[in-house]
Amino acid sequence: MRLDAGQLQALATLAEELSFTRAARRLGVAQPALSARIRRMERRLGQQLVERSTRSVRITPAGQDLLSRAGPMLTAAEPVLPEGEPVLSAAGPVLSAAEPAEAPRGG
Amino acid sequence: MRLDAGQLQALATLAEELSFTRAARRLGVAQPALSARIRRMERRLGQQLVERSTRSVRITPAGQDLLSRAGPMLTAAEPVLPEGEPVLSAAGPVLSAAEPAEAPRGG
DNA sequence: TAAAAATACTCCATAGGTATTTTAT
DNA sequence: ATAAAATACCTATGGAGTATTTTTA
Repeated sequence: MRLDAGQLQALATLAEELSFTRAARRLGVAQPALSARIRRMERRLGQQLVERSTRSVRITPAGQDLLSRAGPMLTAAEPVLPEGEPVLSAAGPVLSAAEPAEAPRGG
Repeated sequence: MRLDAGQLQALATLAEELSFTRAARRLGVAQPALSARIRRMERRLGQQLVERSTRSVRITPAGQDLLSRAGPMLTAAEPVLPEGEPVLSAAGPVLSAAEPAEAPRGG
């Protein structure tokens, strides 16, 4: 797909926490999953979004720029989801519409 | 992922065209690809979003409801993408940030 | 019968998990 | 040594393609 709100949300959360471990926990995914997401996003954009060492995480200017453009979208995304659901999370129903039935999920 | 702007865009385009063939053409994907997208979205939501026969396509109330909530998000998504790029399209760079390098894509 | 959606494959990327390794303090 | 990110490996799903079949006006 072209535009993935979940990826932007991942970057936004990482920017808030400045820690892959904490951001992953907050997003409800494992740390390597978040690492991989960010790496894929960087590869697809051909740009580094985050500078990391094992002891520090910093959002690059390109990352900041992307986040500033993405912010309004993430805000607007919220009413599309069930009450209180985060844009990105590992399990649970996807999107929202009246009564979602079973929600199969990736493993 | 949880929320896919591309899927919402697919539904929105289908709602405008009321034809999988035309909507797919407009989105730059093959007709079966669009069909599959919509089907997956319906399966994940556990709700029918579109009533189709080979001769007519109609968006269900659940589909309309979803679209009405998704509209603002799709509008807000536009500044995240390169100038004039649709939210969903088969090829080309993903997201946007300064100078995307090579853009590998699904096949 | 003709046009449109669905189906049936195939291929590759995304995405998540656990276990482990590397790295920097 | 320890804490944090990266890597390696696995599996499942998403998403696109072409070719074909089903459906119905």
